[in-house]
Amino acid sequence: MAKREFDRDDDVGRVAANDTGTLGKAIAVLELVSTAQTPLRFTEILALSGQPRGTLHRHLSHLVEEGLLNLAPDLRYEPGMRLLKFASNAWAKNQFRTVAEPHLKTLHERTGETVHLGILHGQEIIYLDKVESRQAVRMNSQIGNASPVYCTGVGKAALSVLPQKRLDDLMAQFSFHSYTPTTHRSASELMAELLMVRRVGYAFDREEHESGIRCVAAPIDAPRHGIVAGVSVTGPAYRVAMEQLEIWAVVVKEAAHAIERDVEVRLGPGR
Amino acid sequence: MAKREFDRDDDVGRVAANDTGTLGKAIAVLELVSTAQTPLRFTEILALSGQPRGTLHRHLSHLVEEGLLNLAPDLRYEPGMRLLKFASNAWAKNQFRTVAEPHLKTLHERTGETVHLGILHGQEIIYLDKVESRQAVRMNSQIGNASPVYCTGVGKAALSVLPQKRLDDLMAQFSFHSYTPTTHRSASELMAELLMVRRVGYAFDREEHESGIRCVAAPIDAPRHGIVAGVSVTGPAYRVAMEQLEIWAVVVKEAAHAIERDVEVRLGPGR
DNA sequence: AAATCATGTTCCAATATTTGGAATCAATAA
DNA sequence: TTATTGATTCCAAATATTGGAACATGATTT
Repeated sequence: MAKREFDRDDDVGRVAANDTGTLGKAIAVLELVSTAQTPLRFTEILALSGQPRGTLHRHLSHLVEEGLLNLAPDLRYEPGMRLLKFASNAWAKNQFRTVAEPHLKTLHERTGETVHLGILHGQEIIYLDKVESRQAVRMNSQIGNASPVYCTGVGKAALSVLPQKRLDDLMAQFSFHSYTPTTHRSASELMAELLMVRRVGYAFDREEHESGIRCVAAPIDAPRHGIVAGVSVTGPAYRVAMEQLEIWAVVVKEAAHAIERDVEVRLGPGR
Repeated sequence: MAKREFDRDDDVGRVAANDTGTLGKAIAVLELVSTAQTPLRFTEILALSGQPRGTLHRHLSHLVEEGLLNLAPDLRYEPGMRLLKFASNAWAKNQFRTVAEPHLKTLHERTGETVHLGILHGQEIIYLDKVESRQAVRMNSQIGNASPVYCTGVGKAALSVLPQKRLDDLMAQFSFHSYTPTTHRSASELMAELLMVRRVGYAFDREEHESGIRCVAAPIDAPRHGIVAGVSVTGPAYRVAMEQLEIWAVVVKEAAHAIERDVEVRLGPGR
């Protein structure tokens, strides 16, 4: 009926219109290649990206020349070494991580289980650091790893301290993929838990992201530094009962608060 | 005298003419910011980059929007979390690293000291993995770290297997910064050692990069996969005598050869 | 040996983006 | 209120990107 006279893209329903020009397009290609399970040939990337041949070829060439991608002798494109170099810098110099580090160690000593520090980035949690006793599993497996917010302890803890407006905007974008039988399946279900998390100040992950893995997490909120994050203690379900997590919740919250305080002290008053 | 009629940029004396267009310029800004010791303000970056205000501002905005940089509330730019995410992928999926991993563990068991896997990238060695017993130092300190080739064990080992032509091209670019009293100071000095390394098949680092740190390394050459790399065993000078390194040279070489073989077997014949 | 096919690379005029100096805005100090 | 410093926005001119088509290469088939 309404003739839609105002057809220019409004805020409503706008599908992530990339406004980052050439850079954005190149990074999209980089993302595509570096997310792939194995190195990709040109034609494969062509099919996946939907870009025209010429354009795609130039983007790939530029990325290779910059060291962000590597072109192996068998003509397959794979992530470049320079990505590691960038990340190494980012990690080593991250001030928030530096400040949090001793508190993570303390928390690990108190609980004996693996401790994670994760930061909210878009609709994901990116793990900035971890401390674990035995390096049974691969050392750095978690660092830099991105997980959904809605099914991780750190994620839910972080969400719980967001202003309602920002929370609503975020939740509207979630897809609620069911990783396990206990993964939340809807915004209302998640919101119900977040209300609880806000009250008690900590969040559980009841095997919601990975079967057999439980955790308890507390939020770290440093709005003056633009940081929304969380600490957690994680363990295998067979060894760590929910009752144990309830007990640890106290020390996890203490760690989170200590980090919040230290951020204020060591990183200055912020804005 | 000669009127330089052919003035277009020849191969000679060409100063790294970036041919990667907009991407290259943006990444240069990213590099600048992510290499800085602390987060930088707009004006500081302006001075360091030498770019015009408008241009720089747009580059920074795009990088921020892409998550490659973060703009803190105090208007300082710092490395963005997405860099970690990219690297996490690059690291986890790197096939060469996956293949080498078990051999690194074996080598660690045999020597009891820290083992590194580094890959040649431009004129640097980028550390892809490490295995160490006690996580006394920061866990991931080394991974992704870039060090000069001419003063590291892995670096010299890698150089020793390069075709002379490529080696000459590379060496012409070295700056030979003297990190310690034993750092090589010239191409001829380095070349003399490389001749020796070629003969014996392993290289030492006699506290050339960092005082008090020694290592012995062996080259990994997989030309069909475009990989030039090295493994090393590193230890503190007070605990590890040069004689000990001489002894370990044998097992380090064995590890390197085992990795070379496994690359052929597990990664296929290559090109 | 010639033809066919699959894949990767290069070309270049039309088009969209970047460029960068100058104007504007914002916050703080004098 | 008026400087001052720093960040942001503007927009016509300069430049890089775009993408369809032609070309190159190498393997496979006829």
